[in-house]
Amino acid sequence: MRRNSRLSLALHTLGHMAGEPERIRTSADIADHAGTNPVVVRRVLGKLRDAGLVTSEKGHAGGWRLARSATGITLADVYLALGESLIATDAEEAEPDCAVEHALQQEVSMVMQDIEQSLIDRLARTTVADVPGRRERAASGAMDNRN
Amino acid sequence: MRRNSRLSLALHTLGHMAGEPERIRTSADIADHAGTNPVVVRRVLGKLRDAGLVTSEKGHAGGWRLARSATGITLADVYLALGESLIATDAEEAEPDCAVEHALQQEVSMVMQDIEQSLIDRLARTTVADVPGRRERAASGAMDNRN
DNA sequence: ACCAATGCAACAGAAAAGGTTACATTTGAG
DNA sequence: CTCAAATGTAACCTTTTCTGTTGCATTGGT
Repeated sequence: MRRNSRLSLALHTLGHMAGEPERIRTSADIADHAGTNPVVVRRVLGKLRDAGLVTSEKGHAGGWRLARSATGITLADVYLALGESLIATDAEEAEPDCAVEHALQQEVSMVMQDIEQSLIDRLARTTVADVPGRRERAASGAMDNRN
Repeated sequence: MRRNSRLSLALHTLGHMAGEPERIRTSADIADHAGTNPVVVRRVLGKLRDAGLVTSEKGHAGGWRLARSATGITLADVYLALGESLIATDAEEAEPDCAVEHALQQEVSMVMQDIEQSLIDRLARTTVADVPGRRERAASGAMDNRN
């Protein structure tokens, strides 16, 4: 697959599911459509399940489906479920000698976390139901972002 | 270094430069403060130079400095200069058999590009001058010089 | 009982990124 | 003029990260 494949795969799959919420899909089916491997699908969807976005059923007629309405799942839910952290840096590693240096690192860190939070806020304004063709925005007056 | 190191390194360095705009810094100095390698610094700052954010001078007393006021450099400038693409996917690779599948891929792609654009818009609201302690926003009026 | 699904661990392979070395080029300083 | 100090780049190694894959235990409907 390509860059940002986890998020892409998740959105792709959830988009499919939003189209036919009743249908139970196996990881093999999904992998087929997404052009990847069933285990990869289970890995990604497993995180979504842990976050309560989808449910999985073992056994013979098992498979995956949405845990709730597509309009109730925002892209922020997906992003956070996958544990993505595109902007924010991890905790410090090397303690800088200089105090000024340390302060600057803190500043950079804070700015990046600030940006990441803005990203999450933006993601929260689009739901899975908005992905497959229908172009309504999520809830409340969260219209238009691009100032 | 750690995750998102290029953006982190760029912000760190520009933050330093914003503090003492007159001072010319060598890649060795910068690498020292950032805990990395001079060549890595030159790689990253080279992209910023190509984008016109910093200038570099060869030769004996050479080094790097801001190309314009720190208030005139937004994080979006930095992000784009580095060629980062955190959200958006690359162009398609495998043409899906099904037309519905193709349409969905397009949809997912469009949504992700939409998100990325929102991210860039957000980044454009913070300048390098906001990084090292001063917490003003870029605000409309802050656009001074572009020499 | 059987078969088809998830769950999970382990490993291989590719790809991306940082780090490092080497060297050509440029340029100010003595 | 010569030398030292800096950038500019290419090449390579190593580490890390991620996907893909195999294998197997477990679960649960038919």
